[in-house]
Amino acid sequence: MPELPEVETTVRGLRPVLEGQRLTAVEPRRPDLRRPIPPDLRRRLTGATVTTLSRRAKYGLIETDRGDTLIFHLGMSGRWRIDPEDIGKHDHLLIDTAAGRRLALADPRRFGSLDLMATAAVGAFPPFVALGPEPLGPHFTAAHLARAFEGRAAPVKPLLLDQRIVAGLGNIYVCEALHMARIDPARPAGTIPRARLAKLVEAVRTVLEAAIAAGGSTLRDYARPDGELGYFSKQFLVYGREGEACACGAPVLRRVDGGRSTFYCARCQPPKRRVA
DNA sequence: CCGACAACCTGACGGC
DNA sequence: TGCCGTCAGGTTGTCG
Repeated sequence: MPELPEVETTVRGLRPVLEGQRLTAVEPRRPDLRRPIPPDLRRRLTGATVTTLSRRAKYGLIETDRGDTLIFHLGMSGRWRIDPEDIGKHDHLLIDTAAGRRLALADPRRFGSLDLMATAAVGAFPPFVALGPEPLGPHFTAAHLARAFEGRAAPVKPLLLDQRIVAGLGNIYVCEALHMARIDPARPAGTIPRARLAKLVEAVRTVLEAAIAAGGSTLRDYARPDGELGYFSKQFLVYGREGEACACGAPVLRRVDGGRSTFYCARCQPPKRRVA
């Protein structure tokens, strides 16, 4: 599930369980996910009190009163379970709070990560150093995209997945936003006029906000033992809908580039021809 | 600098 | 029922 809206939803779901809580037990259950879990994680977090939860790009940040910040990434299959009834083989980190709540970080594919940074040094966390602006923040603008795309012949779609250009977009929401902005995913990024980039910025914001809102509405389900996430997949206009009808009636197409599926509508997102 | 591609790892699903 | 191939929301490194 995890693109920006899912991480945002996760952080919001964790907040009431963790914020202001002293951590009575913090137990990694294996030494590594995508990379090693810091060996001193248990020692530095046990007994600390959580002060703040936040999100940067697709990372969640859990800050404590001891000056440390736990940074988690959910990879492809990660998710936090609240008060799980049992512990499975994919629960790689357990956290108990003074209020008697328990969190389990499950991640079957283990593409996620856990890191611990001094809060004052979070800006130097390597994955954060080159990160682009937050798509929901004030610095994600048509001017920013114009600068980032200038002279680039590469298709716009993979550039939107580049976290250095904009931080937090993944395959689903890039497909959705390009459809909403009526831009051909294969269009050379540098050829998109400024006005169209403004539409794209707006589309990205609209799609992400709608997804967060839908995620928020399923937050109640979050703590449910079965934990099944219906989420907002029903709202997708093109993603995962190959062969179905687009809202315009034309079929949704799928193409693979760079190993990632691209879903789009050739009628709503027509290729630009050089000559009219 | 750029783009294509593999690798990391497990589970779900469709076809036979 | 079961085996096999294919695919999956991300990131990172290599190769040409």
